[in-house]
Amino acid sequence: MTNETDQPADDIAAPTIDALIAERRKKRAALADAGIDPYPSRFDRTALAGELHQRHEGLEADIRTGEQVRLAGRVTAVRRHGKLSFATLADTSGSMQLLLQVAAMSDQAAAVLDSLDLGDWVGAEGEVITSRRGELSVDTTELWLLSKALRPLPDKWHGLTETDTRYRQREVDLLANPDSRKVFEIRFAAIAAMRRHMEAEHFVEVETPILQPQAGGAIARPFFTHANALDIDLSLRIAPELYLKRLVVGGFERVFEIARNFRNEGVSTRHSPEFTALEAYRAFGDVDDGMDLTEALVMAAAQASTGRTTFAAGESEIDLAGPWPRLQLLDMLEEKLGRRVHPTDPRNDLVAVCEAHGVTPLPTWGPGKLVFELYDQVLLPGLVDPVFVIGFPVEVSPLARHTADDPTMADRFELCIVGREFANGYSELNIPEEQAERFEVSSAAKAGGDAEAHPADQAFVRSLEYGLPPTAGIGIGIDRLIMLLAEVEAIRDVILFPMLRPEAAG
RNA sequence: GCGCCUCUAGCUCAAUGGCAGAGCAACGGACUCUUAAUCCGCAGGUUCUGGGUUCGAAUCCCAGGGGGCGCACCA
Repeated sequence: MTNETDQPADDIAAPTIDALIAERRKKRAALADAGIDPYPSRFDRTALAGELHQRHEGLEADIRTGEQVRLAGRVTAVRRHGKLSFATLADTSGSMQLLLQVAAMSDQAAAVLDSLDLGDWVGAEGEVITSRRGELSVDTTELWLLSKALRPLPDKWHGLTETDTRYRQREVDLLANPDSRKVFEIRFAAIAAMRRHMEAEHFVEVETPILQPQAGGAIARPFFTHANALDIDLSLRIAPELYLKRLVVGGFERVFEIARNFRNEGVSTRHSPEFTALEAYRAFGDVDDGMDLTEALVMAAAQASTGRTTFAAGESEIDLAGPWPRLQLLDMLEEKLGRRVHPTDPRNDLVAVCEAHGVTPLPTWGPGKLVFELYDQVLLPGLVDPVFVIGFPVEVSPLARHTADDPTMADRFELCIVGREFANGYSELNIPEEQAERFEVSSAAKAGGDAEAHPADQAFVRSLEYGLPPTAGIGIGIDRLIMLLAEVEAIRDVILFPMLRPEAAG
């Protein structure tokens, strides 16, 4: 990889990028010729930039601490002043200025400095000092090249703005745009906090199949693939729900999965074909326990990742501080619509209400679906502050337990913030015959051409026949939660490598 | 899928029918306290691709490609 058979520069066909890369190869070769390994196998670091800043906060200008450190990171800026230079070294914790006086450095370090380019990984050794201007620095005596950046970095001031490139070459986005890095730090911290919370609540983290004979647990168009060994077609999971409940049947009373789900549907600012959901199931709980858990998880995520409870979302300022109101859907609809609706109302009446509020009903929609669409299209967009909406029609909740005194409504909640659904949960339906019957109805509808119907899953019904205890289940849309916490508008900004068309060849 | 917008140097952007330019990065030089360092010099182009209109196209038209936004479906 490092053999340096450098052609003369004028040999290189026009495009500038090739010339820039050739220039950097040449520098790498010069170091190698001087006996310096441009790709050392390891480096012993003794300090992090962020930790040094913390430890030496408030130090006066022009101080020598006597502390010797070895730092490693990427060079993000160099300011050369003849025999004195300054460089900025960025590591995982932050950045640190290197003060580089040729007179104080070894010959090898001077050679490395001489060939240094923005983007190079280096290791530096020296004394922690403050510069005359008071900036904490490392008065460098030794400097090692750890890996050469052959390609030039984006503009140091403007960074990388082209969205296409930011998504396709996320690594460049991350190293050039601190804001982008920050978004993902929030993501990682939030997910880690939710894991910790689940562990503290004695949930076990499990993994269920992504490749499934039949995608269930939600209503969505799946991706398909094929297993050669078994010669069968498989779907990619659209939700882990059915498998997780089977684990509760099996005696794992508290399970959760941070599940990548795949839905072969539209791509938009708020929809990605692959997205992450946290699903959790807790035996002996009901929908109220599900809301408690959801609220605790979201708060834990917000606290750990940002330390705040208020977030800007579009034009609104959202305060996540709980407890969040828990309101009945049918009551909220009554207030919004000026009349009470219910899945037992005559279908024509519900159709009329829909049309009066700009909702265009489809012929396949039953009364429950009509009520749900009133929620989704009329009520939900206006729900800005966090609110648990409780009680959804059974017709659109095929896996939820029906309400004790109303067989057409289910003990189900949705968490709504800034007009979007963030979480969903319910008391799980655990009566096998009722589940089988619901599947029968929906799979008949599916066979009749209704794409929005849950397929029957006999293995799941059979598992219910072994006994699913009363169980609370929740699902939280992680990507959307991160969008809220990181205050970004596009789901692609919170997914490291979002799905894109392949780059055109050549 | 439909509509609108967008694509120019490695990066960020100008040039709106008349010589394709600037800043940063690079390259050569000066510089021992800078921090978007400064100064002098030099170089860098398939203007996304293909076709068309025109004396002349980055610019106007057509087709294609990538991306973004909006709508629809969905979470």
